[in-house]
Amino acid sequence: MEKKVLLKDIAQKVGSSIALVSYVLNGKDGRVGAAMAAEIRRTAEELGYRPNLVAKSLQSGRTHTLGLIVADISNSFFSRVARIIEDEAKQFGYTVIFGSTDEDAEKSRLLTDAFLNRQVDGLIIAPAASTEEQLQVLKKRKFPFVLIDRYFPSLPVNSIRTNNYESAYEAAEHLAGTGHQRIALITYQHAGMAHFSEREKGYLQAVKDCHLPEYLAKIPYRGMEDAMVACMNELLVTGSNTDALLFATHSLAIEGLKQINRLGIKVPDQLAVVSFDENDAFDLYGSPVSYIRQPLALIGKEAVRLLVETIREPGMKQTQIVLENELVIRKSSGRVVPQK
Amino acid sequence: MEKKVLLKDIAQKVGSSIALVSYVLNGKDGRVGAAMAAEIRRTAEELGYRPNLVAKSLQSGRTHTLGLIVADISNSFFSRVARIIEDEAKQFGYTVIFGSTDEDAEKSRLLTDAFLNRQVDGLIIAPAASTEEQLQVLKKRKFPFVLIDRYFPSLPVNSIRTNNYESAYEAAEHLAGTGHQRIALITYQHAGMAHFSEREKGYLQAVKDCHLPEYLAKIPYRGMEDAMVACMNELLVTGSNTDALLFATHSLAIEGLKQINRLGIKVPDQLAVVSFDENDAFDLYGSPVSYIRQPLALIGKEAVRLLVETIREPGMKQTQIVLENELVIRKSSGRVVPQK
DNA sequence: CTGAAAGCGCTTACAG
DNA sequence: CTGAAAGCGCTTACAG
Repeated sequence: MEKKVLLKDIAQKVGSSIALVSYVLNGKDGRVGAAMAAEIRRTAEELGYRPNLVAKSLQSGRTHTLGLIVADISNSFFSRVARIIEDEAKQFGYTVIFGSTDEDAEKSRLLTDAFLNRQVDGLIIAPAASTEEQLQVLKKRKFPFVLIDRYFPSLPVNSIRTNNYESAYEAAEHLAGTGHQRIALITYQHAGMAHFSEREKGYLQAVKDCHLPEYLAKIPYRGMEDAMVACMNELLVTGSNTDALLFATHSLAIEGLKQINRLGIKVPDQLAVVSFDENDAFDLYGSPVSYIRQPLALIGKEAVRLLVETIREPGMKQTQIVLENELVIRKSSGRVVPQK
Repeated sequence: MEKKVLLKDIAQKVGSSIALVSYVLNGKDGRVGAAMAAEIRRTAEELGYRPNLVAKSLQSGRTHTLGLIVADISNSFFSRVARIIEDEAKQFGYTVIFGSTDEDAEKSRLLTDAFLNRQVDGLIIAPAASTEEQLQVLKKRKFPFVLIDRYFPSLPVNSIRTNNYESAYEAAEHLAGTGHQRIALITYQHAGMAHFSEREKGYLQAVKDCHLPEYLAKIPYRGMEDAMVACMNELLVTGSNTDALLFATHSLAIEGLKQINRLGIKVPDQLAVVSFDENDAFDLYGSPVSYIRQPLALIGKEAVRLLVETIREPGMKQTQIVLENELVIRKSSGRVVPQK
């Protein structure tokens, strides 16, 4: 590495004090003649001066860095949101560091600690199960953070979520409306994660209102693929004989569709399918998959906006924002398909 | 925010110096009695001490942060690599900050500058076109970095790449071997980006060796969707009447397959398809898509390993690592399908 | 064995 | 209008 250029070097070269150079380079002129200011700027440019943001941060107590904690950055839902967050953060002068929890509370704790030690100015978190107390600690310390995707009903904090209950209800009702009698919900063993339990409740209420039986399959996060094999087998071949599946999230749907293909079951003729989240695979599937579109761009933008507000105004009261999903109906939900 | 706990607070409470507390908390005992050491540790724990990594960084000149610069973090290729890099970096005690260039050289420059100002210890870069001089500057300053995915033949620097030429050759040859006569390559207008030009050369040599005509379609990165409509129309309907397509990257393939579906063309009966990169959409497509699998895990791991080595040993000579891709043959490449 | 002091690269209130 | 000095929270060579 080449030797770094410091304020000192500029000051020496132009024959002024370090303080003056700092003022000029930070645009706080008025303290100095225009000629000197120009000379300082020119010299900084010439030497290729690079402000050391670490030193600035130590001084100011601000790092202009946001921490993003998600289940898995390689999951398309999170990587898309991450991209929005990156762009929006940049607008406000922030850089983003990220980490994946794999839905593990201990990893979440370690990540949060690491990010706090690094003095991030705030956190955007898609909290894993059993991390409520970690969030409680952050809240008590008045550390700025915003939840996305997931949330805890008992913990009123800044959060951006979507109308999961209504969307699941609407999707299940739609499947009933297209003539299906045995509609199953495939979800994760969610240990009370609110976004999933809301989807579950919405589904349950819908089938109840339609006077249809419930079929609820809960798949573990770890070992999901194997569990899905057994699940599809039971729902479609050996047991329940369901005629429609609602997937609570795209990763389950993708794995489920692979099994459906393997079993040679035709969508939508033998089986209707609807899933939460959008995905390229849904578009390219033989019968394009009907899905519940979450407003990713809005989620990311609102999360950053709310976080930055909270950083600037620490006393601010907590805000919960609920965004609307949209049911996009395509071929996979079967009969009665509207023109689209 | 609660008031922060400092070394000073611990020193005061146990009645020692700040220096001593620092030594103990950094495991440099031997300077102090076991009793005092234990007392210091206990007090740190009790007060919830959090080392300020910004102060440590200013002191040490190391931030233990790596910058990851890619075209777009929401692109599944990059988000998957990002996940590997995250995990591998954590093994070495590093955190990752990321940024997307959108294949724009100016954005790339701004990102690089921002990351350097933040004093990242090193960079992992999938360089955009026309960023060769930026890399040249980094190299001259002896700043540690590693290229992934893309590279510049004229710029010998640390890089992890794959055998693009051979893979493209193999894929085109495979399409010829399954009886196709009019094989097109769909690639981006790559402005000389080596990974794409190698794929192009491999394809060209293969069709030449097989005595088949060339069909080369180059799509712009911006406005790709519209260009793809025109491209598929020309290749499949109005003009060339090609019977096999090789896509140079997954984003092109996904968009191309959407158009193929729209045109009602049957894969593989009317058209064979092979693409670079793996993707859920390829698995769920009516005829699972043959693809060239790049070793993502190895790419990420080797990139971090090489970068960390370079950080530790700045004088080290540049290393170029070439990894092997694998052609995964499935239904979309047509006839003569091996059992799999 | 332990503490006082200098220093990492900046910013900014304070004197002149 | 300008500079010397203190300080951000740590680490570590130096004295005792």
